[in-house]
Amino acid sequence: MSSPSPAPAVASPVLAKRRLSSEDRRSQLIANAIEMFSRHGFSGTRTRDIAAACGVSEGILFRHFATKEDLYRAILELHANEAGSHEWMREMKRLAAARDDRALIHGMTSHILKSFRDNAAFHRLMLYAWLEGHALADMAHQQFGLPMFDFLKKYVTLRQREGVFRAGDAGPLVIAMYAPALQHAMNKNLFGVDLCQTDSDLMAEQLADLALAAVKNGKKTKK
Amino acid sequence: MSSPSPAPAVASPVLAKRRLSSEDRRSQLIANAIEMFSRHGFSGTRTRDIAAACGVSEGILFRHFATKEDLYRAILELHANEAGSHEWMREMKRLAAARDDRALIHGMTSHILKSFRDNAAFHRLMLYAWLEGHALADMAHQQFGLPMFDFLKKYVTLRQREGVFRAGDAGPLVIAMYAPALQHAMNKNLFGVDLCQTDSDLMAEQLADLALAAVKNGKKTKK
DNA sequence: ATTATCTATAGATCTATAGATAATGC
DNA sequence: ATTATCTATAGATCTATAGATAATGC
Repeated sequence: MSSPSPAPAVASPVLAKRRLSSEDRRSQLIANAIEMFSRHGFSGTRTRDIAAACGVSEGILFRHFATKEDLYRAILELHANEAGSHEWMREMKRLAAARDDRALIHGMTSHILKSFRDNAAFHRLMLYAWLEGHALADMAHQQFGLPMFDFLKKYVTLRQREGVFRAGDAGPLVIAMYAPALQHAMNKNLFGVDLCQTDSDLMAEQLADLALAAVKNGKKTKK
Repeated sequence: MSSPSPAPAVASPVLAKRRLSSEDRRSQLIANAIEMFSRHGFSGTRTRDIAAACGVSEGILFRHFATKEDLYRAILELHANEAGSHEWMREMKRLAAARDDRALIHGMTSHILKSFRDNAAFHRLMLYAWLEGHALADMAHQQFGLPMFDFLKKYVTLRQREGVFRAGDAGPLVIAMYAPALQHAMNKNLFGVDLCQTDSDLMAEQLADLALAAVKNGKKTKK
C-alpha cells in the first residue's frame, strides 16, 4: 500500500501518471527545456514540445512560467549562479601564486573538458544564446569569461617578465592556453565530432602539455 | 536620359524602386537571407523580414524559392562550392611535401583568419546550421572538415616519425595547430569579442608561432 | 508580350489564457 | 479546501499561394 514516493525524474516513462508537486514539476520543466533549447535554440523550440516531454499540457508550463522567455531566463540564471566557477577560480589563483604553470594549465584543461562532458546540453544552449544575442549570454560572459581572461592575461604578463613564458602580446598566449581544450570539448560534446581515438584522460594530459609547450620559453621544459 | 544601370546591390537604399532582373533579385534575396539567417538562425528568421530587407513583398521571395528551406539550401550549396578551398588545399599539400612546417602553419592560420574576416556572416550561419543539425552542415563537414583534419593528421604523423614534431597521439597535435586561430576568429568575427588589442597581421603571426612551438619538438626552433 | 511585382488571404502553427475537472493533503 | 491538471480556444504570427497590376524588352 505504501508505495515509495515516485521518482519526479525527467525521464519518468509511462505509468508515472501521478501529480507532481509544484516544485518538482517546475524542475522537470526546466530540465526538459534545457534539453529542448539546447537542441533547437530558443525560437526553434515549441512550448508544446517542452510540455509534452514532461507529459503535461501547455497550460501547466504557463502556470509555472508566465512566458517562454521567462522559462529561458530561469535556466540561464539557474546555471549562471550554481556554476561553481568561483571555487575553481580560487584554485587557479592559488596555483598562480605558486607559479605552478603545469598544474594551472592542466587544471584548466581538465576543468573545461569536465564541464563540457557533464553539462553538454547547457553549454550547447549557451552557445545558442550567444549566437541569438540573448542578454543573459552577455551577462555570463561579463561574469565569467572576462574575469577569467583577465586573470590569465595578468598571469601570462607576469611569467613573461620572469622570463618563463615566451615573449609577445599576452592575448595570443592566453588563447593558445585554453583554445585547444575548448575546441576539442566543443567538437566532441556540442557537435558530436571526435576525430581522435585518444582516451579521455590521456587527451586532457596531451592537450595541456601542448598548451604548456606553446607558451613556455624555448628552454628545456623537461617534465 | 540614358541612366546608368542601377546597382542591384544588397544595400540599395531608397529611390531604387526599379525592377530587378530575376537573376539580380535572386542574388539580392540570397545576400540578405545570409545576413538574416546568420543573425537569427533558420527558425528565428522570418521570410517576411528577408523580403522586407530587399524592399519587396514575400510573394517575390516564394517566386524564387519554393520554400524557406529551399532558400536556405541555396545559400549553403552556393558557398560550399565556391568556397575556393580546393586550391588552398593544394597549396597546403605543396608546403607539406616541402616539409615547410612554418609556412604550412602560418598559411593555415592566415587562411582561417581571413576566411572569418571576409565571410563572417556565412560562418555564423554555418555555426547555426551545425547546431540546428542541418544536413548540409554535415555535408560541408564531410567535404572540407574531415579531409582537412585527415591531411593534417597524416602530416603530423609523418613529422613525428621524422623526429621533428613532438611525440604523442596525432589528434591533439592537430587540434593544437588550428584551435588557437579558429578560436580567435570565432571570438572576434562571430561573437564580436576581441580581448587582444593586437593588430590583425601581428595576431596571425603570433598565433601561428605559438601553434608551431606547441607541436615542434623541444629542440632549438630558432627562427 | 513577357514577367517582375503587389495585394489579399488561406491555412498552419504557436504562444498564452480562461474555465472546468480531478487528484491531493488536511 | 487546495491546487495540479486538462480541454478548448483566442489571438498573433508565419509560410505559402492565387490572382490582379504594372514595368520592362521587343
